[in-house]
Amino acid sequence: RAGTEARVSGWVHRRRDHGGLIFIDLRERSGILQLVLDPVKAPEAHAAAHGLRSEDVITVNGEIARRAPENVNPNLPTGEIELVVSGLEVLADADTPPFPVDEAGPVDENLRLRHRSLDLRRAPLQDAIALRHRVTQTIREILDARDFLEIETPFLTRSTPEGARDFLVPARVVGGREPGLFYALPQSPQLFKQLLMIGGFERYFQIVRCFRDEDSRADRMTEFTQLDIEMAFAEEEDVYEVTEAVLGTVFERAGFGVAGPPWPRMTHAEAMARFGSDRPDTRFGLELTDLGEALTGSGFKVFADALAGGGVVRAINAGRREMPRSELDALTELAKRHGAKGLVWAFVQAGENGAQPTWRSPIAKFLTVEEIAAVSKRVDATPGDLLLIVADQARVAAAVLGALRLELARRFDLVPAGRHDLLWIVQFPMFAYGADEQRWDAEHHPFTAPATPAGEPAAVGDLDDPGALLSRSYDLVLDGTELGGGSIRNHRGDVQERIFELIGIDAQEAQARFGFLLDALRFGAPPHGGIAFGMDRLVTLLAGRENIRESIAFPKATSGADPLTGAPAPVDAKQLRELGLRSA
RNA sequence: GGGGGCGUAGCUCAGUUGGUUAGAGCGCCGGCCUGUCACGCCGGAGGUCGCGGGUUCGAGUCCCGUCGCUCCCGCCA
Repeated sequence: RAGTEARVSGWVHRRRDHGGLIFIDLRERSGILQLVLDPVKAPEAHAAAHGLRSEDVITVNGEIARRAPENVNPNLPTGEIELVVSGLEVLADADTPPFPVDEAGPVDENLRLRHRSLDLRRAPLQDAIALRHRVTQTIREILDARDFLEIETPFLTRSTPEGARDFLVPARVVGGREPGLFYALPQSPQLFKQLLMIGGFERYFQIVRCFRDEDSRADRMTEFTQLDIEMAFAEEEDVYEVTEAVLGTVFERAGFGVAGPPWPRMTHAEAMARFGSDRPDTRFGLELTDLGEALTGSGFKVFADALAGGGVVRAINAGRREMPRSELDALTELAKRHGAKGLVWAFVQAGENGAQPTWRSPIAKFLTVEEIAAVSKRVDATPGDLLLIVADQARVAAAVLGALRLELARRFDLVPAGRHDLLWIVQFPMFAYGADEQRWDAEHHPFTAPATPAGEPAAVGDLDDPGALLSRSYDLVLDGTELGGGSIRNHRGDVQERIFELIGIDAQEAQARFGFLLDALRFGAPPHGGIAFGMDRLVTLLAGRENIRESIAFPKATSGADPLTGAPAPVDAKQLRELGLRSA
């Protein structure tokens, strides 16, 4: 449009006042345009521009001019043109911003939340929010083309079986009901989408807010958005196929460098054994090795006791690492934080004259030459390698070594730049025997369908051996982060009753909490299954950000800085009275 | 509930072994400047070193307490 007249409006991003010429970088959502004000050509506009400050809102008209070749700015998408201003109107003055809007540097989050409208103007959030929109549009497009219906479900509802604490909303005294009744905000639309399947909608999705009253982290919030999908007459392969179609397109359009579908699959057992995690980061090695075989009958008490007690001894070969004692101590601390009683380290040394390798390690003197040789062989050790060994219950050893593995990757920068790995984790255990409560508990939610070790749908009789059962559930893992997960649901009432019994929900409680679903299962429930994804986490990853709050327009503050977007506030006495409550 | 880190100018941070009047960059205010684009040059303002107590001749610095922020464990997929 060079050579044409235009009118543009926006915020003053930067002003470069030469006394004569004044340059303004005008910013609005689509980008930045340079305005030129000439004191001779447009004296009034020039005078007004002299008084402009950052974030003032203006509208200008003038001619779009092609810049002379020596004035082109190759770093700006609009760098070949500028607007020669003939008229300028100030629409709003701005106070000096409390933090820079025109650059992306770090600023205290509470300050940003307090002045959220300013923070939203900054490029990183503008980009992330726009990206988020494009992701949701892509999801809707792909699912619509596959005949899915987007259906809303209630927020003021009853407790859903996801295992986190519910957010509670006191119900006002109405219709003669006694005070002290509460709604729970949904932790997921799980039960409702199952009802939709039984209700004949067959293919449903929703981009839906969920609520879990647990402490937030960098990658999780109390209030978050899920992409929730459910399909009737579906088995695992159907869910994988739809997921790969939707997310494959999302990744492709976002220019995210991950291989297209189909994505590889790994069993839960393999993930735990090799990576010590059910959401393994497979972008680097340092895999776990089981040492049980090499240490059978060991005279070292720590190892012997662990193995005798049904536990394991596992190791990571961290490769050739120089590591001072202080850093080894730090790793030991990390191990203890994850539940280990201690961490064994050993530096492998070449044996003299081709003899067996030896270890420089506090425990070397407790092991036989044969044991050291056997362990070294199992972890494929060469001289200079650092071995990290944990002896504990399998669950703890996995957690500890899994965490150590990630720490070593951080410390030694082991993740190849730009690499992304996406994989399915499948065949989770159906039940785990509780560590604190001595009973079986569902690993996924209790409406997940169990499968026999052979992979067949489990019948009632199979639940007599809960520890052997697999669940028909699956997670999608990207770079060590769980993007989402789901399951094929159990649709048999008799199996469901047995599951409740196993996990300590008696018939009365089951009826009270999930009666409407149990009833529905009696009236012709189709096999069905689905999956849910954390949208916030997905967008955060696509945007290349670390913290989930960097991709949300109005994140929950982690503290009380901002009454609008974050902290809870007291209600007044009248409201409390109507709720039948008193202030604590 | 527990552990680590942090708190110094509007913002981001430095501040050595406890030692004179607490610094830098950016921003802000004033002046100069007709091709800049992180404009440049000159000048200036701006501080309860989170708060309280203690040790000391002397505390931003050391100790105790407290408040706030943040990351992590627990918890939660």
